[in-house]
Amino acid sequence: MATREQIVAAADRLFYHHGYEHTSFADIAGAVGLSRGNFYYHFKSKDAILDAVIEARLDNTRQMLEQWESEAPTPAGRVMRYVEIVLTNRADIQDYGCPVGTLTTELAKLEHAMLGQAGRLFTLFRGWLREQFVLLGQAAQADELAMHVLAFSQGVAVMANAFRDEAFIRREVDRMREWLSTYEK
Amino acid sequence: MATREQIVAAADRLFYHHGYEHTSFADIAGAVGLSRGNFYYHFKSKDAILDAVIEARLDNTRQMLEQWESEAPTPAGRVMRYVEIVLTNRADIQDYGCPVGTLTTELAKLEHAMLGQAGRLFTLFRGWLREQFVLLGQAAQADELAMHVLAFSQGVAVMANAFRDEAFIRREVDRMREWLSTYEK
DNA sequence: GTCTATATACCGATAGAC
DNA sequence: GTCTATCGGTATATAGAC
Repeated sequence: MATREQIVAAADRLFYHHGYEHTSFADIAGAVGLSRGNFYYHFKSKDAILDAVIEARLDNTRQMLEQWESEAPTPAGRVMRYVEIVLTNRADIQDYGCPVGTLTTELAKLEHAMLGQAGRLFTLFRGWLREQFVLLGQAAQADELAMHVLAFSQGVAVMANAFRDEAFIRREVDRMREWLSTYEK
Repeated sequence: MATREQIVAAADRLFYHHGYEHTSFADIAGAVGLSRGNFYYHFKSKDAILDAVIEARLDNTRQMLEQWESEAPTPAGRVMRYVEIVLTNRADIQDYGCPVGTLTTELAKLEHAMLGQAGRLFTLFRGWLREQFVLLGQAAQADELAMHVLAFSQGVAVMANAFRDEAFIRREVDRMREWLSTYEK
């Protein structure tokens, strides 16, 4: 793998696990096995790395959504794929929360210029979920339902991180499955 | 107001607005009008200030819960008081998220020793909500319902912070009001 | 493309005068 | 109880050898 890609992958993981501000160039360099100095050949600032990390996450998310569309035949099944992320990624979420939600929360507090870029991650999921609800015949309220599903995932992620309670996550997913079944064709 | 209390009040606000790690001693000292050096007469470390901030938040929360109990006659009305925080504190939540959720999220990523202390804030709300559901005759699942209400507030807070959409908040509060009415005696 | 060495600034924390 | 001065550490970022 190219050095630049290794840097982005390491920064992605460290930003998620320890936060953007708390992660230093030395941390990323150490994870990749590079010296600090050589860093600026690949990225001219810490903001530039964050930008690359967000773009990489957008690409990975687009791929994941495409995969869900090919794997889950019905719109309701696709929405459930999203809902079940909190179980699929349970271990990471309990330790570090939602990668999208926690990044957005942190950048908002830092009044960081890249906050808008990070918001595109939420918007990507929002638009995809909205499409699924349109396909479910809920065009009039598709965006509102998409926002509700997003809020669900964020609420569960924050609580799972705070209390590390797997049974809670399973109950909330079951609750969402039941709620979603009322919209199923 | 005593200098110590001024420090705690300033640190409380700055930790909420800009995060714990991003807030420096110089920031707090500047807000209070003190020199950095004099700081250590009142608090021997930054952790000690965080501890005092958490204790102050616990005290304020207990007072708020007592007030809700005196103002709202029914358990369902009290739970709705909690649910409606996202509207009552809408402006702050859109700018900075939930003070409890965002602090817990940040301390988890920092692997900070005070994470357990911050968790007491969530536990305080959780126990109080559980009591209300017991009074509603839902003793068997009171804790699960309490956790659901907490997850609601955290989900709405993260989304409100990310999208700054007041209509979304109002819709979600209405949704919770309807859900809660099914448990009302 | 990778390295060492370094510049500059800020961090939490301390010492000591008043 | 408040101040100034300062320590040691680390941060982002740069310069220049190889």
